[in-house]
Amino acid sequence: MQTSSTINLNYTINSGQVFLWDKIGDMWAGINGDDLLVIKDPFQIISSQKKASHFFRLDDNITKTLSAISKDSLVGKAVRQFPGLRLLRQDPFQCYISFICSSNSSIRNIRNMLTRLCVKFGNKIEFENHEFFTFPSAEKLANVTTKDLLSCGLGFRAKYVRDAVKAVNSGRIEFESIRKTDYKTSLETLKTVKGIGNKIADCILLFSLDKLESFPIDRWTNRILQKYYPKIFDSAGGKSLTEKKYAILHEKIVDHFGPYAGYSQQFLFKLERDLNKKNWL
DNA sequence: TCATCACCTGGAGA
DNA sequence: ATCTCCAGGTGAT
Repeated sequence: MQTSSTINLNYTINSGQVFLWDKIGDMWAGINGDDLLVIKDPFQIISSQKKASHFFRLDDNITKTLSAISKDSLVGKAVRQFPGLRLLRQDPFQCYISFICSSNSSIRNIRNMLTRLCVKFGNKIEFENHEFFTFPSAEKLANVTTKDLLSCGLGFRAKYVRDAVKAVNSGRIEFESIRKTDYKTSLETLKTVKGIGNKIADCILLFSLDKLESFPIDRWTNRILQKYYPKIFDSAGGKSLTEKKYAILHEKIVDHFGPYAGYSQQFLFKLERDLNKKNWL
């Protein structure tokens, strides 16, 4: 078990898993579903909905996890370089919509799209003279038009988001059942939604539905595998990641990194993006 | 099954 | 300023 004081928020927020966080003076503020989380130094959590410990995964046995993933020497190096970097457990609906919006876009753009969604359809919360907007619920988005979504800058993702909202409201996608089921079934279930392929499904599973064996393979993580582990992940990784290659790669990944491969991925992603001086939020 | 290609948009770099 | 290029992919052909 752990206490929140071991978490490094700067690393954790700036590791590509969340988009709606801001540093305001000496505090961090972020949107998680209908909840506004404000973190003041030294790690005092203010949650409008009292769900913070859940969000920060304080129930994980982090010592055991970090020790396990550090058996890989590069991951071990990243764990030492970014002490306090953690996975978060996000609101599933927000995570689902966020990563559908991430398709072929940049972190900055994703953040802009989601912010506009919140301003347009979320609830306003005022906190210490600052104005925040929560992430709209599936019910709230039930009747939005593609046009509404286009006005938020979603582009070709607008139709995907609209369908994704319908899938939730109709009960075809039920996050809490997905959370309980096994990895492969949960992956296939999410992929029935248009706009969700392997990579985005893995992001949703890892960042909000407790599937720690998820290891989203995108242009960065694929590059990492080819660059640092050419012998282990060689043949499977070619230029375009087909369905089959993705599945084979994932098998090899779990084989090599272990059952907490998702944690490994978070450290490796942070390491390589920082190395290439890529911007975060 | 696989390789190509188009796709909205806005930020970053030339 | 103006332009081109590209960004944490995915679906259709």
